Amino acid sequence: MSQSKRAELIRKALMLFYRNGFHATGMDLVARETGVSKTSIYKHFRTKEELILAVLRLRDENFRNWLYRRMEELADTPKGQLLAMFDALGEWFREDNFKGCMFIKASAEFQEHDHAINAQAYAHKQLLVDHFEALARQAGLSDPHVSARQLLILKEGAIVIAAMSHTDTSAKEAKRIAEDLLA
Amino acid sequence: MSQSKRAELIRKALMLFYRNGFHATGMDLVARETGVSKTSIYKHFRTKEELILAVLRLRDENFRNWLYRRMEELADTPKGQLLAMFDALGEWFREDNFKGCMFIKASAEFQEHDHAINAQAYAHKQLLVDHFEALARQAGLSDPHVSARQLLILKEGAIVIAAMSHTDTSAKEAKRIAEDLLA
DNA sequence: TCCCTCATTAACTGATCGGTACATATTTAT
DNA sequence: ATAAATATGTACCGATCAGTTAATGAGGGA
Repeated sequence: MSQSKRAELIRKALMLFYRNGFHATGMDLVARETGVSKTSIYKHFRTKEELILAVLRLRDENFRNWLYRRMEELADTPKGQLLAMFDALGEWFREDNFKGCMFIKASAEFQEHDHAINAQAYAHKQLLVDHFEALARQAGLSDPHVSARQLLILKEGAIVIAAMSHTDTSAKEAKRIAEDLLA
Repeated sequence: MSQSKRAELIRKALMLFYRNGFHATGMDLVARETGVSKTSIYKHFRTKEELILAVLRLRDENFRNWLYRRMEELADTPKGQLLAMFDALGEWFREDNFKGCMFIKASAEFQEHDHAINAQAYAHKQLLVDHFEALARQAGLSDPHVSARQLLILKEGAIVIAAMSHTDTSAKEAKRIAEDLLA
């Protein structure tokens, strides 16, 4: 299987898992929708879990690239970028295929304490916190680490409410809190 | 089936679904663990979805009762109670069997736009917001509705992070934000 | 005692689960 | 050109999925 074929398999599997959930998406469906037979899939991923982990790696890359870039496009100061994150989230919430945070959902479906999928989901959040913390430090905030973790709480809360309510208002509400936090 | 038998069935099913997830928990396992045969279960619940909805009703009742009572025990002013919510959440996070918010997980597994389970999960959050809003109004806040929704965002964010990180620090971090909000 | 009713159950349905054995292309090396 | 190696698809594995069928059980009224 070529590198591009493999990448497309992961990309299509991502859409299926994101839309339908992990347990609810069978490997037969993955094979049918990707046009790659199950045997071939299992040649490159020993288990469904390994495929999910590969999907989460792609999602982490795509999502953080998109978010960081959008934050930079919307503002040119560190503090402005942290606030602009909530505008970017609002754009995401308004997308037709918005279905919440893939990592929250992965963690919810595989929450055994030491599960690799749970660990990888949390690793994604830690990378986000690291980015926020760097920006908070550049912005001259007194406690960049705490501020970063607080921004993460606001972000996750806004996403959860947006996914359940099918509205984007939580983005603005969270932004107002962040404005106080960073003032 | 007696009323108490039915209540115990729902109670045991709740634990199974909370621990293992909804799709991952089969009806055979529910029958085995509750000691009630599948046929009897399906006599009282036409589908698995109906059982899940009954479970969520029980969870809504239990969780809100517990949270509201704990908030009242920990503080005697409206504002104090809203802040005490985060102390109560911290207690919850430290429980051995803490596995995140059942409604977030239900919504994540059944997120089709108009799904009854999703709707019921969101209804639970709306009941929480209503309670927060009443307290915010009693506390004399200028915009009780927005404050209530912001507190919900903090609560959900703290829960998601606690579930993924297996720590309780998000409770304190969220509380510090709430203290600014309600100041 | 007999019959009726209703709750309960074991055993089963076809479909799907994650994963595999094996036979058949297709590619690569010589 | 040919043989070895790799990639792929079909057809299947036992287990489990949500849900049902047909038989059994106990309890109550006459």
